[in-house]
Amino acid sequence: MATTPLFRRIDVAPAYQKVADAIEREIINGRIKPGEPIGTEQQLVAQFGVNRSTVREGIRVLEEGGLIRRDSSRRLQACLPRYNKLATRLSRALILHEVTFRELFETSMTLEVASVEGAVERATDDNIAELARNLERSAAVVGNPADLAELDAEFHVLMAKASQNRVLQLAREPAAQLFFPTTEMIVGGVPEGGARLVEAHRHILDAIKERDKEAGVLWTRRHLQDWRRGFEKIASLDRSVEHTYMEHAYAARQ
Amino acid sequence: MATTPLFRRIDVAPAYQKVADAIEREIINGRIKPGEPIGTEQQLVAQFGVNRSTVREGIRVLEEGGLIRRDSSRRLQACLPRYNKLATRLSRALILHEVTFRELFETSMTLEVASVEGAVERATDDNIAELARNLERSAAVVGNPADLAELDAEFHVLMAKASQNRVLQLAREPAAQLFFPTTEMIVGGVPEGGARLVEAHRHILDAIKERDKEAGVLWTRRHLQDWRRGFEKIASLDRSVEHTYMEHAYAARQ
DNA sequence: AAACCTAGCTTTGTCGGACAAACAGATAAG
DNA sequence: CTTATCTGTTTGTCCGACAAAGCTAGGTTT
Repeated sequence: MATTPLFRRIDVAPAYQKVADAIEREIINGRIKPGEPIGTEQQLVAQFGVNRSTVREGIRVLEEGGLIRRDSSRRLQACLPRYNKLATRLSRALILHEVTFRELFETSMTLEVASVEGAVERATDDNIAELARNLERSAAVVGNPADLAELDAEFHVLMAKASQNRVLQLAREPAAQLFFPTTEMIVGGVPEGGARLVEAHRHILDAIKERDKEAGVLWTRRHLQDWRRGFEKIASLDRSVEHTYMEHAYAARQ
Repeated sequence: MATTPLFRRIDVAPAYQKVADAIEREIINGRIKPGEPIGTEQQLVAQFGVNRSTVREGIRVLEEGGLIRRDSSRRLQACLPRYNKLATRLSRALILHEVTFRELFETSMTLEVASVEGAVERATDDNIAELARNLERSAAVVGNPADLAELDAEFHVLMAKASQNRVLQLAREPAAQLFFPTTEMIVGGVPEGGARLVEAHRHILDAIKERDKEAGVLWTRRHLQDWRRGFEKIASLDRSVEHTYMEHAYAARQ
């Protein structure tokens, strides 16, 4: 272990990977800033001294990784990886691992409570205004499960944003993407479900305004418990997310 | 909105993207199971009726997304996306977004507490044995900050695993990847830091064994508070993760 | 002079074909 | 039965080509 090696580890990565790595390094260490152009494929060909097909494979890797994107005219530029895209991939991974709604629920409870605590502490006037607008719109569509579910998801995104904690925002996203689509099924299946949802949101928003952490946590827990009770009426918490979605997708299609 | 459209939205995605999507669909809905071969590039060329370069671009997308991989002989096969790879991407995104250690600390506190609660409730004998082995090894290297930091990270991974909640395991990973590398700096910089760390782990493990949630949470909080106190001696919580790492990387290199 | 249009250049997406290196499987040698 | 060799496959890379879409500059219209 302590002997100094005679030879350096030789690099056997394929060329397209090296192209991707080279560009990634420039972005990560800030020499290329988000929004700045990377150059045309032809220029990259010239710089790296490899074929255009090879460069293109490298580009696809970075594009999928979210580090570069093509602007309106398809020119390459560096970009800040959007959480959302990454979160989508994670959600997909969760589905493939056949996680259960119990796992999803438990984790979401933890993360939503943390969100509301952060929001109570640090929400700005803008955050509160956004939440209020969302609440208004929710109240207006209380009888429409599809719209209400969408606004519910947005409410929780706004709450995480109000916590001013980007790590938390990111951490909750994958679970939320799987969790909140079920709201539609539940609100649609439980009478008074919509009204209870809006009422919970209203109490949560009030708590954030009043900087009342206790109340915020209390109503967030109630809100999620409501979800859980509703969910258990239509499915089992211990079935995998994949199967449950599959069944409901079929049911909706018939 | 209610009028039925005359034409279906025409599909203008590039061919390599459609190739990727087509393969992805087969994997997601289970027609190709993890571990099963996708076929050779030549076969895909024949099936999709596009050029090999196009197929290869599509393959790169899926490979980067973690949905397919190449086995030892470079043949394509479907695979379960490894959390770890995705988590690494997320960590990178966090760095680029210049999150602060305060955000990281807050979220980690939430998630580690949730982990220990889950572990206290549901840890199996195997989980406990793994944690015990880790603790033993930690005690043996208490004076070596680098090794101890690595074992500390592993301890927390094992704790999350013991919670039996894969969503939680996934959610904590990106933050943990950024959070725990700092342990080395801290343990190295604070006398008795290593001993306190091992002691905290021991109490946490005891709590898990005794199914004592209060104690588990208490010692987990203390453990992380220790980290925080140590961190504040060497850096500011409100600086970005990127900058702090940069500085310490430079400092270590000199 | 300002707005508009058109032709030409650039860039991307795709294609066909090619070849060396690595590899798997079959076959021959010990 | 093991080891070495041979042979077709497969991947990684390269070359050259072309159509479509976007950009640019110059000329045209109002």
